Amino acid sequence: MDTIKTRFAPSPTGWLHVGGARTALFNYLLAKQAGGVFLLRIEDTDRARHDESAVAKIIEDLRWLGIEWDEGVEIGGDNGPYRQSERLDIYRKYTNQLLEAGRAYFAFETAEELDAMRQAARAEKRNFRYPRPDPLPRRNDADKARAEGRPVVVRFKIPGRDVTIHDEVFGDVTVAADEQDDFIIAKTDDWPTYHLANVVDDALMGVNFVCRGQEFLSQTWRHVLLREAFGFDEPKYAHLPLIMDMQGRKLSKRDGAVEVHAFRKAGYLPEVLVNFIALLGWNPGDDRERLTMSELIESFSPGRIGKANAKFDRRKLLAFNTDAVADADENHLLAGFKDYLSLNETPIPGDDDSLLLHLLRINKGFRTFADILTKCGVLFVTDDAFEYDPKAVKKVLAKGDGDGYAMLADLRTKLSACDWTEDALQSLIEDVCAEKSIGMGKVAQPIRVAVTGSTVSPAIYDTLMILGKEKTIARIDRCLAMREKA
RNA sequence: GAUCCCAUCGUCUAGCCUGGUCUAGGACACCGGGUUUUCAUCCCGGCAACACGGGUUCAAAUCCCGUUGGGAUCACCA
Repeated sequence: MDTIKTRFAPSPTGWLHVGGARTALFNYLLAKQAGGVFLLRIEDTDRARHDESAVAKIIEDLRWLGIEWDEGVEIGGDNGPYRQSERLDIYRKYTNQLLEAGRAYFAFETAEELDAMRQAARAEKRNFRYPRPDPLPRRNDADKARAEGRPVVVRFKIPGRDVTIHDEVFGDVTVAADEQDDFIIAKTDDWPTYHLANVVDDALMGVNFVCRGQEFLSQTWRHVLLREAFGFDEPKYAHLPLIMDMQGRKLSKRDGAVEVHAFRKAGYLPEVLVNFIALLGWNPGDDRERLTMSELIESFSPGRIGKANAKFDRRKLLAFNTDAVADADENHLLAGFKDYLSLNETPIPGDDDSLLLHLLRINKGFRTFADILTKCGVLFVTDDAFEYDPKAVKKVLAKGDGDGYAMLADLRTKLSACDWTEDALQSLIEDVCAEKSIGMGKVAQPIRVAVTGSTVSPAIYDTLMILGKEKTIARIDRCLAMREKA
């Protein structure tokens, strides 16, 4: 067989969805592991839902994930153009070919008429099939209809035979002839429908392995029939089980991020997302779970794609990210952290590499970059720009007879006399602990709450070193003053 | 509603094709314990599934049938 050629053909209507990302990934893997070609085509034939900015968004997120195409939009190739909106004349030519061969015909119903027919069928508990007219309307009928202001579409005349799809994942699936009907291939506006454009492009671009979501499986008969009518070769098909939410419903935005970009913005590493979505509906067949892109390429096999829908478990994704971050080298983390900061509003200066590296080090054990921001962001705002969490204040400072405040006042005196090196701070605090025979927590927590407003921050020495003496004292004073007011 | 597809721990899944090695394995989550100046991390231990009912067979998670449950499709959206 020829070298394998796969494609990802998104419709630009918004951000890249994790489901789309998985389809892209599997196509990429399929091509790469066999030394084949992976191409990217934009299917922008839906003018109503079209969003031009989505093209760039999809491309950007694909690249962020590390999925590179060998041919297609932006990089070109021998089979362009790679946007369907630029291939309209091609589709027209193929539609006409069908029309001339009597394999397609014109139809003139309005949406309302079609709707009424469907309603009627429903009322009679009958399945609706478009009633093919006899004789078939010809071009002059179409001209006449157009002159009368009626919509004109082109429908494919199905041959009326059962169609069996040979799917690499689901096996042979047969769609009976009486389940099919004469579907539309050219819309009122003369643009092609998905089925026509997709089939023509795949054939013309040499795509010989079609891997896409399972929602297309029960429609693939249209593609088989269209290909047959054109004399195109059959590609291999592999339909992927769907990705659902934890309730088993279609993955939707309401229960969290579903877009690749959202995970990027939330502080996840791209290779983690790739690893995780690769395991949705596929596995290497052994106990390995952590796989790099090259390991995925090496071990990928369509035969190991499962048939059951998968649920998208965000907690497992988080665990993957936590582990990956712990193993990643600093420069890689630095790049990821900067990307994260550039996408989010943050007081942390994103251009100070040594500071960023320092933050990465003192936050060891973080789960996503967002953890660093929530923990350290407050250290970079002005001293009066953060709120004191009432619960933290109560628990750490006000509890008892204001023991925490007393401790803080004492510490303020000592701290202001400290020469502010990590060693000095450490012995200062340890001395206080020893002197009063109390635990570290009793000393560190009041300071932490005073300088950050919360009970959560990096280790106390790290926190104080980043803040510096002046800001520390200023914040403690603000905290003490707040007590007086209360 | 019609058609098609699917079904192992709460979740991702291994095992199923080529029945016995499965008192069903791994990971996440959860629970319990430990480490830790907070959070997070980390360490140890534990809980937990073959949807149900019939067959076939010496033997079934594995093969067959049915039931139930879930999903997809039935657009001038892709």
